[in-house]
Amino acid sequence: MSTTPWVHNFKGLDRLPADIRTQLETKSHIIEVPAGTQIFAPGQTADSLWLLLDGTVKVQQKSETGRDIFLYRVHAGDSCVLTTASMLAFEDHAAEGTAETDIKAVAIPRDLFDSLVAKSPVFREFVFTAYSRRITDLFTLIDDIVFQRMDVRLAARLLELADGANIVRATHAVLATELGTAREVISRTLSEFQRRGWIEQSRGEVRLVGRAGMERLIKTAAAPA
Amino acid sequence: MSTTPWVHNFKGLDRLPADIRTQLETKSHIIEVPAGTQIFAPGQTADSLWLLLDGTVKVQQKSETGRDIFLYRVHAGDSCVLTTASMLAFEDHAAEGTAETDIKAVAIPRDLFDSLVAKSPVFREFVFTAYSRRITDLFTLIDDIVFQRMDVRLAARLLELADGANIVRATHAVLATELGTAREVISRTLSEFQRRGWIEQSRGEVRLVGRAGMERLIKTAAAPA
DNA sequence: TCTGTTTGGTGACGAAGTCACCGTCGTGCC
DNA sequence: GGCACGACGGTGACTTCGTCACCAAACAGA
Repeated sequence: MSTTPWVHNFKGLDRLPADIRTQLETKSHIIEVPAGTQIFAPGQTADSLWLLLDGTVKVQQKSETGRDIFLYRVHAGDSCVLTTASMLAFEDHAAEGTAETDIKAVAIPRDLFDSLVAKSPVFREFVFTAYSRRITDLFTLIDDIVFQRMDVRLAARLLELADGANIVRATHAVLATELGTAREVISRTLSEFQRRGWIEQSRGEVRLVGRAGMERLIKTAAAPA
Repeated sequence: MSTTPWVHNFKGLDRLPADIRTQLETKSHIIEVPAGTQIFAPGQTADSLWLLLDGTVKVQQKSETGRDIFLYRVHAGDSCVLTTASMLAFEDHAAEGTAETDIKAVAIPRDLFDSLVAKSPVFREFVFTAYSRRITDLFTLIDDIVFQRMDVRLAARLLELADGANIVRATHAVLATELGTAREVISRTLSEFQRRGWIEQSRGEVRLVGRAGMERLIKTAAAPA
């Protein structure tokens, strides 16, 4: 790890001038947290910006109605820009972030973050790009929720979540909050997928055995012309 | 207008130190555009950040399916941060912004924006606050879309859109894209509101004559406990 | 005045969310 | 081992919402 500097894991940051980069590397520190850890939560103020080296973080909105809804997933190579908001204590967001897997990340302390934004145009660009990508991601999420059929969205999500062996380890309830729908809808849709021979199910997991069919479903929905 | 400096219209900016403030006031310029103007659109790159002095801007997502969906509204006193993304040509967003009314705004050119972000912590905070507010707004929008009933959302939107005389000037079709639903649903729901004596309708406008009832509907939906 | 467009209304249907309830599987405890 | 409880998944009935295919009235321009 120490042999290849982590800066190269982040598109944009490798263009930092040497002095800034040294500063970033010396004044930030690498942290590791186990799966399941709350990274941030409503009401908490963060003290550093995280850049994910390894693992994934799931960001969900805690609804007033008690139900959760999935917003986005932070992957290795992404930064957790939402924390900059709470970092600077501007507003309290209603979102919470949880480590889905064991996590390795770079933590940039608040004052270092601020000084880098001030000093480095490249770092500025990095931060703003991250912000606007989040926003445009949310735009397409909204688009999806409003216009896309459930079966298409579920098929797409299954393909995303599948591991190397084409297995998705998630309960129907989890898939439901991922897509902002009800568990029953997931159950019914998965039954239909199974009937079509696209998947096999067992408790807590879905095995994809007919990706082609699901991909076809998605494609036809995307290009109705 | 020139007597009261516009800086005071923006929460946060009045805390700028005198020199920065002078720079901001001299190097930016006031622009006015008529209602209906496209402020930004997919594929276009903006060259300045707008701070709204007067009027409203409606930001919509152009969906691939050809349909539009309302995202948010920029009011006087808000900044149009989304343009910073396209300003720096980071990504092309699929959103478009239209002037709903005649608009007066402060345009901060790209290089001034960049230098202010570098120099002034107060300006930085202003920008980041604006960004994170947009993001949290989108969070609550998603929450609304997923969990809130149409009639509640429509009632709330009507109350927001009503002018001083309690009149909403909008066609059913416009209200439909505002809420990301179909015109038929709006028509039916409005009929129901009319039946309950909450509104009166005529071509292109809705008169609110029973705000109390609508407010009650919203309140019961918000606090089911 | 005639005509094309915009706006709004309706019924039928399908997709999705809600509610109530049940069976099954797994885990841990006695 | 047997039991109890909780997590997980399945199902039917019903409501709400989105879609489709129309139609009628209001309006604007020629």
